[in-house]
Amino acid sequence: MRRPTLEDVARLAGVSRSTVSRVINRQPGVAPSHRRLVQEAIVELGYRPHLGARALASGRADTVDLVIVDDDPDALSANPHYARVIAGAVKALASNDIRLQIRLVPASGAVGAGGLKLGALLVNVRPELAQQLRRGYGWVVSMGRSAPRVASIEPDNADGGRLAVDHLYRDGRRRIAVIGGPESNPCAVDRREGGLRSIREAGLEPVVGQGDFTLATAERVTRRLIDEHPDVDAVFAACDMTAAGALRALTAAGRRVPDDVAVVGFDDGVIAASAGLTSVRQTVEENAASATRMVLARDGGRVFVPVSLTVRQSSGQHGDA
Amino acid sequence: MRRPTLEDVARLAGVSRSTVSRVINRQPGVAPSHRRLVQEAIVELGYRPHLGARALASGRADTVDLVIVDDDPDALSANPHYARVIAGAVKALASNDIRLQIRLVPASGAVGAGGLKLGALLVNVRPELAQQLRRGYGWVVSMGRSAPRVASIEPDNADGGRLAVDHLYRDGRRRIAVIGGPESNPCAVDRREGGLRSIREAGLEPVVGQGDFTLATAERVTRRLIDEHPDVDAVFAACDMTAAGALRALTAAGRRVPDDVAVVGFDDGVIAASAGLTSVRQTVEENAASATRMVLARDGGRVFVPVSLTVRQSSGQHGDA
DNA sequence: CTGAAAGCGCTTACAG
DNA sequence: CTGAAAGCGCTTACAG
Repeated sequence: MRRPTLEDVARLAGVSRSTVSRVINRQPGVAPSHRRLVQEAIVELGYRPHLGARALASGRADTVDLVIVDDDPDALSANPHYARVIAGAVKALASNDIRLQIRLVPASGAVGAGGLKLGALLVNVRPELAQQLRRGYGWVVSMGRSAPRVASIEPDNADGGRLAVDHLYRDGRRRIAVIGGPESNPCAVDRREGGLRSIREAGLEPVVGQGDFTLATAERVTRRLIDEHPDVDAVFAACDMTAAGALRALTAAGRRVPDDVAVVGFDDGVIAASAGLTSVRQTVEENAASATRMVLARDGGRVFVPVSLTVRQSSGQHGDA
Repeated sequence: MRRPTLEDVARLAGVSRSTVSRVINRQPGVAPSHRRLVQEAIVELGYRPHLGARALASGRADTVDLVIVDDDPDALSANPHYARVIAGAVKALASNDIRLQIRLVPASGAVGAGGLKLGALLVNVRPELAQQLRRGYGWVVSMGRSAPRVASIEPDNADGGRLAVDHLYRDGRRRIAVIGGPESNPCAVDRREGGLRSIREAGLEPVVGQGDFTLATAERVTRRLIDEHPDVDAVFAACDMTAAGALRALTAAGRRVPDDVAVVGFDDGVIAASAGLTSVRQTVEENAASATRMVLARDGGRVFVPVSLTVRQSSGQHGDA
């Protein structure tokens, strides 16, 4: 019942361990007859290489870290964005015999590599820490803008802001409120600025609120905004969770969505889908998969990914559901 | 710049590798003076053990698998339930130098252990496959009911159904619709049956719809239900996603929630929170953490976890937000 | 094209 | 309490 080893395969096939190793690793220079013998032995024994041993012997790492900086210990389940990153990374790694190690660390916490790593994916990591991790890991790719010399892949957040506002404008909205995210988050800032620029270019005066990506704050801010500016007829929120909070505040205040006020979020994740929320779509899963491949290939540079708009019931003509 | 090894520590501390190993693994029988020397050397070099090498040498595995059976390749991001399981497992493993390997496999796919594993957490795994994996992995714990001899941890789904219906009944609802989940999912069946029993015990006649945990189906089924039974004044859905679909169908049909129709979901995850949905709360993160610890401790048995009710705007007195 | 041998970074009886 | 030695399952020059 012992797990078969490469040695067992070699014995059964009647060749040396070196030869088996070459076949497994698809290296050239093995006689076809031997190659076949080895393959048959592998199947017969149900052999699967021991990844840890391989990593140890080759000196090559077998793990990519996913470093997520968040102070909420439940962030992994509370924030659907992280699940999308995990999904993309898992998909990119699935066929590669490479493992993903998820590390959720608080903003104040230290991050040690702890084991030989191929590199790391960074989410929500501030520039200084990103620089530091780049040294520690050898190679990192940041999801979203980061430090100058750190590779990154990021959605075109500013353009997303523009898409959202243009959509609202074409829908006839003329008093558009923008609820931003944390000031420390470059993505959030770009989204807000992109939206604000479009509003001003249309000759309108924006209403601005400061959010923090949480539902509770979004509700509170929205309540205040429509209180101070009862003529607001549209809200562009920096993320879906913020948009969901706005939605709740609006309906609680008796405003009909989208008749009285239209709402557009950002992410187009599971929250937008379930709430019928128009949202700027960013391809988080695909971006995470790309970032993972960049780590494996040790690709650098800064990749920009276009975004699009998914229109649902929270905006547009009434009843176009 | 080479990563320091145990050998480096031994040399710096002036002791043998054995002694260093004993200190690292907190084994007794090391002279305090030596222990201190080793600890200082560890700090000075910034030494961290190579987990793969340790696993190889000790014969002990360093990985727990999370096997999720789902045909949707995007399930990890589309279904918030999985994120909660991952969150709980990651949390339980964080301090243990043990890694989590996520394996998303289609219902038809094969699952090979592939490496030395401590065991596996099973999600959505049918009894036959669970039995088989139990052998392959040595130890598995299923999230949700499974085969007779497979350890499991499951929320009290039937009681959740009862809680939901009793809440609706106390709220004055007398025409309660139940939308179930996939017939193949024991959790979904238990929830539905728990709800139906309560409805019948109250002397009411239930309205029943068949869902499949997806938004689109929930919308379609709800549309049909209120069409055929216009007097429906409450919906109990087998999961939050289903409840979200019901919510959309109801408002699209001009019903006010909760004034005309109350809605209760199941899970109390991020969708319920963002949609203001009353929902039966199951502690998925905690359950997953417990299941993970059961794998590590090789605990068996079937653990039942109580559920509770989180009341939000989709039920109860109008305007109690 | 092939295999014997050394070695990756650890742990663990074993002898002292 | 301590260390020398064997070994975990692999890979990789190296010599043939």
